[in-house]
Amino acid sequence: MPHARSGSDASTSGSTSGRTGRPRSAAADAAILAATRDALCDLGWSKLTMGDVSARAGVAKTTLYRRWAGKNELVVDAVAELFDTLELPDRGSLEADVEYVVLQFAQLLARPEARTALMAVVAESTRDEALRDRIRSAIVERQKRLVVLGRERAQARGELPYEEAGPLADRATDLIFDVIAGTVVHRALVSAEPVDELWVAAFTALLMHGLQGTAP
Amino acid sequence: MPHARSGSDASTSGSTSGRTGRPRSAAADAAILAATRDALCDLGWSKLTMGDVSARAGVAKTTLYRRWAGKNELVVDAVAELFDTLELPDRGSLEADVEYVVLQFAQLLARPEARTALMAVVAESTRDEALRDRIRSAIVERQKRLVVLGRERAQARGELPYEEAGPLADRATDLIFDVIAGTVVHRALVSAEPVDELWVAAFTALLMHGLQGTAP
Amino acid sequence: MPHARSGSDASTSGSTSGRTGRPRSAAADAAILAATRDALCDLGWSKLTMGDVSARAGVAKTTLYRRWAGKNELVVDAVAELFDTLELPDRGSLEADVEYVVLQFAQLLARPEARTALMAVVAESTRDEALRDRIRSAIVERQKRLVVLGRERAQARGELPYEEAGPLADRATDLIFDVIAGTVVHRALVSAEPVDELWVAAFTALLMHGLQGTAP
Amino acid sequence: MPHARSGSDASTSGSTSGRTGRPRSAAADAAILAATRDALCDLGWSKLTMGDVSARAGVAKTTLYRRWAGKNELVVDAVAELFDTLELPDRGSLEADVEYVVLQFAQLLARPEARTALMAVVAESTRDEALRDRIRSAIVERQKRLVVLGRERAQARGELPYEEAGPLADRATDLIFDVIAGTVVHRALVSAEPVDELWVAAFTALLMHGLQGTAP
DNA sequence: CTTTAAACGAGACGGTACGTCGTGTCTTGCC
DNA sequence: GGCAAGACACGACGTACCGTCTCGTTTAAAG
Repeated sequence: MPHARSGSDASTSGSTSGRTGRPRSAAADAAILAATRDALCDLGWSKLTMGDVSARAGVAKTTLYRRWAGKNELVVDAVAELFDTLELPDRGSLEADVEYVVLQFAQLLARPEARTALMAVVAESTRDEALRDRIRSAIVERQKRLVVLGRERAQARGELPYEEAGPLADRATDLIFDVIAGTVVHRALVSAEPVDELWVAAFTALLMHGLQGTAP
Repeated sequence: MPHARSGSDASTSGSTSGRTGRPRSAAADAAILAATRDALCDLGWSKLTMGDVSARAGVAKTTLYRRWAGKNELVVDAVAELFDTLELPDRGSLEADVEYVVLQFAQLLARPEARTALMAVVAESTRDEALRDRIRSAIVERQKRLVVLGRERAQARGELPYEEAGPLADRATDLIFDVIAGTVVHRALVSAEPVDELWVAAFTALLMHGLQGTAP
Repeated sequence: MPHARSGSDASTSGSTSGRTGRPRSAAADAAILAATRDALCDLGWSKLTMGDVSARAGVAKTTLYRRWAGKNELVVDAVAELFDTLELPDRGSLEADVEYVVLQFAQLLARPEARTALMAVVAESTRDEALRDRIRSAIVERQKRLVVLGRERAQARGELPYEEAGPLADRATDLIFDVIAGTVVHRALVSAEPVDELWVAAFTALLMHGLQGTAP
Repeated sequence: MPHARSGSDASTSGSTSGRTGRPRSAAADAAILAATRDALCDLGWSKLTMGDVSARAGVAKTTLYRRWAGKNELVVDAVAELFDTLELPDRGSLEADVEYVVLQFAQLLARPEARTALMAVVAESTRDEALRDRIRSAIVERQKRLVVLGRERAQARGELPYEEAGPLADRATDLIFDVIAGTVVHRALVSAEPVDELWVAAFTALLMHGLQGTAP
């Protein structure tokens, strides 16, 4: 079973895990992921090398390859950890919640390791189905929780109509997620303009009321 | 003057261009960009090599490097040509125009050479200011024309209020562009879900009326 | 006391050997040496690996390293066993004895495990004194017995003059051994020509009578 | 045409050699072979690495591999140059000529680069026919000239009977070459004893008169 | 019998070298 | 001067072995 990441796979393989032989170092995993983020900051995606990561982590190259199939997989796991720090406290209104999550996401994208890595792995994933799945399960699907949470609160507040859980509600969740995440990413990385409060307010207003929202 | 692109830069084409010696082959430029797109389709961004492009174009590697500084610049120019084919005929209403442009953009992103190249060069641009500028001038700013055109038509139809040209209007254009382009890219490449008519309709509705658009 | 070969070194076997704990498997030694010869046949010296030997012998790598310091030592012991099968029956005359021993030695060098291993360990021994000693004691000195035996018989037959045992006789033995072993090795491995009866006869004649032997 | 050594192959491919492209650096060849000998002295065969040679020669690893298929071929060419320095001036008698050539050959084998490399490549050649041929053509056959020259002189002096040139004479040459080269190599590298004047005299005497030479 | 301590299998580990590939530059000789 | 061809220095790749280590298990002799 090569490349079986210990962390993300809940590798609770039965009871006694793997039977014989020296067990894999748990510390190495953490060191490697941290070293990967460090290297991303210093070098960016394209100049990051497996050899450099292994050196920073104080680990042999083979140890990297025993756990990850390559740079892509490694970097996905390294940045996925960043995304898990996102939170959505109740700000009192749908509008405030949206503004908060947009800002938080923008701050994440301001980190150099996230900026450089995110688009790169997405680019790679266009030709690698396994990688695409890994990104979806490690990052995308996990962060939809923020949208779901926000909608539930808004519904509880009466700001949005109730909708039965089901494929319809899922489709709405997906759409909102694509709009928010996509727009912020585009603003931050493609347009390369700052995500400041003014812009966030304008974007939130558009989200709330649409293009015609201020029309008579 | 190294790396002065012949095509997009009006560059040395003026009257007598460069003084002496053999002039650069104009045919080579087109062949190289076409070969680049071919190679992107076959290999994807990360496996595309300058050597391979030169071989496909029937051109020496030195000829490539005489015209482009590297893979990044070459690919930006190669995909920029694709974007210039986008159009926005008058579909009769703002809603219809939005749906049309979203679909057209999605079709562009369905092409493998665009899928794989677009995110990759954006990723590279996070650490390369010159590349970022090149992307903006060659792709982003050029396509904002579609948003500007759509807004003007909608204003003429009375669907949107007039706004004086100025930084305020520009900011609105930028926002709308980020929302549309970002959302479609995210749907197509990150979520990796189809951009079909159902989804386009839902996205357009959201754009028109906002999250609360269907609320009582 | 690591790397204390059990077999050839009479080592610590005296009375109680090592005190307590599980004793080393005697079967493993034989299995390892046989596996080494097998691997030499299949792969040759340079592609033989410790891991491969351990797998063939059904033994863990640590078990190898507990007994031999490395590939060199292991292979010397493995081929030394081959050399111990050489014999010298009395063929009736010095000439016949010489022919017999030359043929026997050539047949040994026809075995792939001996061909590939012998020169290799000698090559290694040029930079490793301990290895050189191991080769001498395990192979070279042991086989001088054949020369000594042949000389004694020839002296008994009156074919060669008696010589008192001593450094002078040893020097003669060494010289004859170098001439016979060296020449056969060179013919078989360097010149890579067959050691057939014709050649053996010519070599023996040269040995018996010298270059001028047939001269008037 | 990969790995086509410039030097040894009389690569006089037609008239204009290879047509287009940058020609291979002639200086690189010499630098590489010298670096190889240096490295052999410092490290010995088994610790010599292609990377180290390339570094010493101030040359890229790819440049090595463009010219030689691997370590074996490279080292054969490097030591072959050493052998070409052997000479055989007329010492006045067959006996003196033999002593001279033996001493010269022994001095060559005293050089660390020759000691360590010679046996190693022979060992490798037992499983690589192409390498065996390379050794024969680059080293063995070239040095038989010494034997041929010595015999011709001895025949002119009347020390040896004339023999028509032909397969019979060739066989005699081969035998003498195997005896001299094999014996000296065995003395120097396997027995690891000094090749001093005393030993050379004894060996020459044996060669001249045979085992029974001193017998009544 | 236990106890005890080493041998044992498995396999992860830090290293080093491998031979290949891509980059961007250079050196040829022909246009 | 442009251009095709291809050699070049450089540096990363992913793999293979090395020899060591750390587990848990086995095994014979000592107590």
